[in-house]
Amino acid sequence: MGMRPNVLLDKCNWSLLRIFRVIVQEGSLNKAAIKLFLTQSAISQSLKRLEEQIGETLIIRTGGKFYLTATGEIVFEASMMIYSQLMDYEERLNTEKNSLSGTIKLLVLSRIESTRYDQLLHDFHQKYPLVDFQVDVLKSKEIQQLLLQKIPALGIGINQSQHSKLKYQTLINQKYALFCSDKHSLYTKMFKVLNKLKVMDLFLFRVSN
DNA sequence: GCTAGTATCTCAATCTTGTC
DNA sequence: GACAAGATTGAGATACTAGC
Repeated sequence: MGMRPNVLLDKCNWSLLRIFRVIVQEGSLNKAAIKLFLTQSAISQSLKRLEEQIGETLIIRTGGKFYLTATGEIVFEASMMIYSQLMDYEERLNTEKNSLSGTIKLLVLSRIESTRYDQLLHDFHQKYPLVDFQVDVLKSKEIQQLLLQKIPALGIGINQSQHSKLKYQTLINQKYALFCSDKHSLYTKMFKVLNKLKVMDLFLFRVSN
């Protein structure tokens, strides 16, 4: 008396079991073909190959009637368990992929007020909740120097000149204005030509150095 | 790199069954 | 019996793999 070979372990491939699972779930070769984007012929041949490998009929097809044999029930149960296990692994793999963690050093100017900036930080945190930001407030020139030393991953500053080794992207368009007191001769005056201002006594500050 | 074998697919023809 | 829907079969194409 010979032992029954391990047909499921040794001979079956996942592709055939997968097709078989869909056939049973859909209750029709035709519907399975539509679901799997294959032809009816391919489905029929796959089922035939699976039955040949197992050595037994799995599905009784007599016209409109469609039902599983005892062996078919067992194979279907096996295919569902394998499918469930693979789905679990798939989920774990996706979780691993999204579990980026660590700390990003972010160098910024003081008083950045921008909905885009806020949204950027918010979206990043939603996507990578395990990533922390270490935010340091510095001058633009210092930010650029540290970026060139590859210390932070990201810097936000004001740059009048761009360095060839850094990549720049506009984050915010800010407006600057002149302010003067009501005692000043410029108060309420409108200027269209900035050159006129250069000859006057003004308090100036440099924003990027 | 070439060749043979295998697996899997599509296409077209044919068969089977149910419905009118 | 005619027709439609679903299933099967055979031929051929393509992709992959192992052996040389």
